[in-house]
Amino acid sequence: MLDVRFIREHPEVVQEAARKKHLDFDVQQLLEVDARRRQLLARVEQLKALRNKMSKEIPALQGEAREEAIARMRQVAAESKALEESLREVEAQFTELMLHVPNIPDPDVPEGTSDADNVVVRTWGEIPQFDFPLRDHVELGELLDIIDIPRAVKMAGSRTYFLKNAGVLLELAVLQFALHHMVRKGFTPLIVPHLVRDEAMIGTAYFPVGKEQAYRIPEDKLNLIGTSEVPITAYHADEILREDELPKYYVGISSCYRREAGTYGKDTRGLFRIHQFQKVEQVVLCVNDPEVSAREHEHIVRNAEEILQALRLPYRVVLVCGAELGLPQVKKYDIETWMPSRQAYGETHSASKFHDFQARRLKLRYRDKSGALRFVHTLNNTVIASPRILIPLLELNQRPDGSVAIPEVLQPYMGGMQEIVPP
RNA sequence: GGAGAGAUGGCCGAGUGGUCGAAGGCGGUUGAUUCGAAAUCAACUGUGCCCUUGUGGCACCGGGGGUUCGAAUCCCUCUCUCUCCGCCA
Repeated sequence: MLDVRFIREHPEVVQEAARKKHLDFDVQQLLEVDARRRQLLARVEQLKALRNKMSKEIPALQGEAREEAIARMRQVAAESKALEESLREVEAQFTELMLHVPNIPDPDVPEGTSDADNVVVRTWGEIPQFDFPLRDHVELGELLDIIDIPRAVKMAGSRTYFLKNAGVLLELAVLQFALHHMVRKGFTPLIVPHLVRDEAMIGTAYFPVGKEQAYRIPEDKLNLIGTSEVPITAYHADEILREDELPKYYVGISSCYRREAGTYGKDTRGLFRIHQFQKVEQVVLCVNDPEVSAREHEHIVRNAEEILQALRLPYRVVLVCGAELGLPQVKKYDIETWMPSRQAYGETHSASKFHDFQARRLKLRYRDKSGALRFVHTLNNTVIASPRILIPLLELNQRPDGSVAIPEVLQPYMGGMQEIVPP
């Protein structure tokens, strides 16, 4: 959410943001509704002022004068009730439109219409050459008996999977390694609710745009989270923090649930795009200062790079173009890890900067040194998401016989296991 | 699932129809006192919105609706929290 005063003063900036993000949004429509809303509000408030004034005078009146005043106020009350009715309707329209206003992208966000327009910022690691025919992670998973997709599909439909045997240990190891890394860096670990109310989804801007991506439990009006970003960012909603508490660094772990609506036929093979996965996520709340928040953005990207480097997985960092930015983001870096079976880098991490867009929706504020209330800035990035990360992990560490070497840093989390071999 | 209790400012907590944006306390800020601190004393201390920006107006006591000239206060409804019982990881 943006400050409506900012929108009124800079409508062209907001319209330009919608253009750059290739979102369909009409600022003029919002401004018209806003104008109507304010007009009605002024009239309603005038009548209320009159009512309040008379209410104070009536107790002092007596006899006929009193009866007269009460009769007049009865009329005023009826009139103001009708006006309030119209105001309510306009307010509802206004709120709905406000939830669709896009955040303003940074000037250095590249123009573009697809991920082909993302700009590579840096690349790390050599793409290894293999002198034997490679198996992809699905073949390896089957051969090693660590991934079972057909049986999952039998009971749960497409985009589901079982992990099995060392596959389970490997996933838990990579998650634990990532979590420990972040805790060592001073991040506060959280295990979060996987089911949240609409307010948390709206507050983090996953609703109303994107609602079709979430699984919903209608009986309880709860939603399955698509990322622990939602409960972590909403953790301090409606609170007033002290400036000296900031920045707050959180690392959460959760399963993530995504309907993947509208992706039929896309990435259908293997563990790339699935309905449920596990993710360690980092979230930062910092002061309302674009420079600080830009610094934190680089910080959380570096944190994720450290993980990939420790796992010795080649990757590149890309600056995401306008059309690939969502409604709420100011700027986003994706980290893409090399996946031999795709013969391409595949997205494994996504680092977003929001300024106060989420904080406004969540009423997540702090009192600054001068005593004023300000909205925090929020940021988040993946630390590691599994099983997607198992794709490069398995494919890049395979040997001609189909066995897979386990990266050194993960071995302590797997009881010292050094390789996964076919049964 | 059954029964009951409750929801008031940053926090605790009073308030059962008009003088209540709301007592009191805690916390916070400033000042006095002190070598300094503690303690004590004094003053100040909510948020959001609107406009013709003024010693202006409106709203907010969980959400919504109603009664009334007037509602934190009365009525209806929803949500949430807590306690007990049942079931259960």
